[in-house]
Amino acid sequence: MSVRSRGPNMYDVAKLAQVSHQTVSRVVNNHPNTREETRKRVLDAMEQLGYRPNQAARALASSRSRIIGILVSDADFFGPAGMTRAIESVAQSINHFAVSCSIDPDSEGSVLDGIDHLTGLGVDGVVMITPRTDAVTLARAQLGNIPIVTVDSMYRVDELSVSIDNFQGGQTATEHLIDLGHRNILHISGPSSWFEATARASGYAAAMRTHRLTPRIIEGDWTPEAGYEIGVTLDLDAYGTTAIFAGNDDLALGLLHAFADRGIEVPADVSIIGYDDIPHAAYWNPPLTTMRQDFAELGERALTLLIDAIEGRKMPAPETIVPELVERSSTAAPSAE
Amino acid sequence: MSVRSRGPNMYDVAKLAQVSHQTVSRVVNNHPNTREETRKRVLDAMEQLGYRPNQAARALASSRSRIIGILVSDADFFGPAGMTRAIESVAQSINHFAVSCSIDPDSEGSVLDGIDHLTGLGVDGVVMITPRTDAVTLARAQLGNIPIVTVDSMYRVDELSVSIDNFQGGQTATEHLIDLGHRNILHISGPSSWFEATARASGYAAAMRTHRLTPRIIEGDWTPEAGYEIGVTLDLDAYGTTAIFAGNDDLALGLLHAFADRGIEVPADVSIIGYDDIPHAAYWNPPLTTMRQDFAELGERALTLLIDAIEGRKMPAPETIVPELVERSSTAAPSAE
DNA sequence: CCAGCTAGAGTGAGCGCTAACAATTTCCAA
DNA sequence: TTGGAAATTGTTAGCGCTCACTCTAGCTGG
Repeated sequence: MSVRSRGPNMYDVAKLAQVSHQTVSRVVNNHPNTREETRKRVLDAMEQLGYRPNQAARALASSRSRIIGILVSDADFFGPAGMTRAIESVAQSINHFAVSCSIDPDSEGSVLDGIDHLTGLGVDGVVMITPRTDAVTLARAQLGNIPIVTVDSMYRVDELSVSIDNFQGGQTATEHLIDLGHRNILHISGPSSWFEATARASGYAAAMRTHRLTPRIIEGDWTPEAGYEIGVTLDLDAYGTTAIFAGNDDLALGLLHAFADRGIEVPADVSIIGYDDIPHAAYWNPPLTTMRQDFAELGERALTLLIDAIEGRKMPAPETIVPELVERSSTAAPSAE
Repeated sequence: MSVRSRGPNMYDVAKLAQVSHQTVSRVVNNHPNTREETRKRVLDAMEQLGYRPNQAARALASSRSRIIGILVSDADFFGPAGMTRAIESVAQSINHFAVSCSIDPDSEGSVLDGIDHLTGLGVDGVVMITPRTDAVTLARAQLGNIPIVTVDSMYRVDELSVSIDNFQGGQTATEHLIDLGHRNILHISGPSSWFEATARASGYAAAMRTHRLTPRIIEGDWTPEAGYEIGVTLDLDAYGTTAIFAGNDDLALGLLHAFADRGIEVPADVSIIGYDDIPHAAYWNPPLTTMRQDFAELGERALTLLIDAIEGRKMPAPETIVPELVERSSTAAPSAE
């Protein structure tokens, strides 16, 4: 008989502490106006009984589940995965619960399923980690007045959005190369359907123009495959290219691989800088110079924003998060020709 | 005023369908003994009203939350991350919810916090993805009669465990090398505190002995750093080593890097096989031969087992999952000396 | 023709909590 | 003193659902 023995409830605690259940509720929820002595008595009783408030009852009575949903696409990628875990961890620390749900933003059905799943649970709010605006629009329509915070979009059409400043990141990466003395710098971007890709590319272009240099961009996708393909066929001499800014580390990896095949040396023949600082990047050959982003911070801000929205507060939108240059040996001054 | 307008409830549906709320409940839960016609009427009413059952009320009344917790350590690693997402996805497909929670199995406090978090939510069951037995023991003690399924442990101390056959995987990897003609094969294992590491090592040793070869093992940890350190100092000539079986792809990456530094060519001078088939492995230099594991299948089986346990069924423990060899160019026949 | 079934549907009592309000106590100024 | 505001605690009524019942009608067989 696995009768899940129901644990002690509020009334048990109340009886032991000689107060009403409501007082117990007040203590549990940190309401003001409880005498310190009573409070202590209740706390002791809770401890003694090993009382755990029942979330279901709480949710039912208050229509607040304390559960927030995370809709994440491309959960295999470094960025989304990192953000997801950051949010989960922050949620735990503020006594909320996170349920994450992978979606394919290209499939409307998949997005709807995910939203259905989350609303079925009764989430209080949703964090969306996806580059696709249409998925966000769809979600917003479906979710009614359940607040959404989007993450990592540069298009702040609404205040509820937290982003990493990919423009700035692209600029910093490019300037690093320029500072080293490079003039002919190529950018291999992610797919232009991604916010991040276009933002980084714009940052790159801006930095180039500031220094009166001509930006040149090849669009790839985020995969090492794409980097490899491009790297294999790329004619560095055509524009005297001495440095490449890859839209992410995976692209950079593909390039590295292709150049190794072709006997092109990095950084002697060409410098490469990536973006993301995925865990392996330090162990490639050569170790990759790249841009690091603080996902923990991102998660924290996203959740703060969301909770504020849920509770009806409206905080000023926090600033964007600026990525940081991690210098390794895949970039160097161009060799004198 | 963002008064979360409560949606329609069972009574609304009941009224519209001209039945009692209990009949609606029966339809929602697929209970038998409802006339087809009534059933349809209720379904229509639900559709018309856009009725969504309230999980909190359900959980409160039935003391079943339909939420399962995932306690996962080393969530940054490829394996655990893959399993976690597989479980989340399966949970969604069977109308359950998954809440994952990262823990540090070395810290008792962290494990307790995680368990606290999950029990606080009222999870019906827990999947633990961690190599540490003591963490599992701790969890089992804390969780009382909430069922736990452990994943990826070879120590099936209880029936509720699903595992990838790391022993078999180690054996297959080693045999691939032997088949290619290697005789002096070194194994660089993961930390011996991990089930997976020792299981793979045992598989390796068994394969070696079967072929009357002498196993030699160096213990590392799972990181590229460790692989690099070992690779830098390793004296291949000492035992005439022509092939290395790395405990995972990260170790293999470190080795690759170290050998590149030393001018040792792979696979010409030494063959290397990894384990995991992380997404990048195909794009390293050279592309890594490695062992792939089916996490989706693993997640599915783990959840099936857990649900059975929750519902008091006892199914026969499903077989282990056998990893599959992915052959790329980091392994080749030994060059004739 | 009626006892005895059974499929199908209904009734009422909670599950454990919060929210609104009511009641009581405390404390201080008039 | 004493009135009354402020602080503290208690009371009551659900939240939306499931569970354990009861009730009804139709159908069987003796």
